[in-house]
Amino acid sequence: MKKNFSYEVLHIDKNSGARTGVLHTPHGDIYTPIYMPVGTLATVKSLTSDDLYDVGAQIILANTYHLHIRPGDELVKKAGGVHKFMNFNRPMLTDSGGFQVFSLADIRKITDDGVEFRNHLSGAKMFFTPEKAIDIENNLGADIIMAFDVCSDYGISHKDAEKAMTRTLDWLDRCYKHHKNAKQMLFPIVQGNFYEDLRLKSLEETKKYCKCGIAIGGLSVGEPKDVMLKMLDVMQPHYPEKMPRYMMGVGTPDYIFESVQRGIDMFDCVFQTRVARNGMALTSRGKVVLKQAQYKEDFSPLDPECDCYCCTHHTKAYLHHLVMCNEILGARLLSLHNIRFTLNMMQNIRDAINNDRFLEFKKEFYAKYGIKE
RNA sequence: GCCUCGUUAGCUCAAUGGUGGAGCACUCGGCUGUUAACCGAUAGGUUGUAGGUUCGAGCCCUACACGAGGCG
Repeated sequence: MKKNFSYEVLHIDKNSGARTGVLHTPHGDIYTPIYMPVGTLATVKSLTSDDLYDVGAQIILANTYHLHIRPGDELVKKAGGVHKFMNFNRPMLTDSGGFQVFSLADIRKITDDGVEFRNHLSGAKMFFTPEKAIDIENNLGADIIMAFDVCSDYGISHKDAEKAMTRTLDWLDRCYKHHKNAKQMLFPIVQGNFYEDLRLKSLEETKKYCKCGIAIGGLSVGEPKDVMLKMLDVMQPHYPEKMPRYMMGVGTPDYIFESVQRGIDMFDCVFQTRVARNGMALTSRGKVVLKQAQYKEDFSPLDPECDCYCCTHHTKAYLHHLVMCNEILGARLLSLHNIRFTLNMMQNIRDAINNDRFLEFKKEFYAKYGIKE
């Protein structure tokens, strides 16, 4: 394992829990803290691999459940794995499908053995188990694969939360017993809903399985921000030191800053690409909703401080026009920008941490972006 | 010249003689391990004009205007 994967902590900020590091994988190194663009169906929607290299994506995600349904993980294996299939030659991570079970909540049935749910395309009944998820992830061949977990809603009882957590641990054990491929690192996922004791218990038990990284799941599912931050505060002193901590499904700039401050190293989020397709951009001066009529005759760049293709070649008026006409280029340019903006932000965060000025940088960023602390 | 059909929100169209609606567009909001180029909200009307019948007319009657088609 260690031949293929290892993590080095490079620097710990003197005034916070923020830290920089580097994760070595078979497809290259990943400098943390990092944001990972999401490419569910083996495509970061509207972008080519070269686009992703150009904006500096170090690693991207793909999804077990979605690729299993279409085109099928066996086919991806025949293609030579997900890297070759989509021609992306940097590190990749596959999510296990646990979140899909959660987000397709109205049509699922969870038992100790696994989950029965309906294929959202054909309606056919499917049965997923930890072993099946690992089989699929092995076929897909990403560098980092995720354990099959049970994500639970905000607001459920302690008893139900404990059941989901215990089941996640049981499934984690099964995932590890089933996973044999040393070229793929399996990340376990901490659950425990929003109960401090369950989060801590889940973390302690999950740590026993950590070989090169640990993920925090089940957060940012509709709970208030302070509730989520409280969970991070509770867990912060107990993470394994020399492994990257991956916070799943987060986020927006403010959530990233708050999480980095609390010792998180990796993030993934569909937000950047989804809002891009819906006509919104993240910029150094805050969000820009390009549908708004105020941009009709605004011939200035989207973000004068951004070095991406979109900001160096086009105006807000043109982007407004593309968005209003529902032209696909608008979605593409804004996706390109939002990812570049976030990756630049992560680079600046790493630089700040290395200079022990994470908190100052956070303050500067918040003031300019318009985030209230 | 005659006949037929039509005229309702910016556009395309609904609406037994009984509180005039929808889709799209416009304006604005939302989006956090993608069922999402998606979802939601506000606004928008002297029902072509002028009369008549009726307790009550977008709807029935008359005239006119405008449009489409047909016949001469």
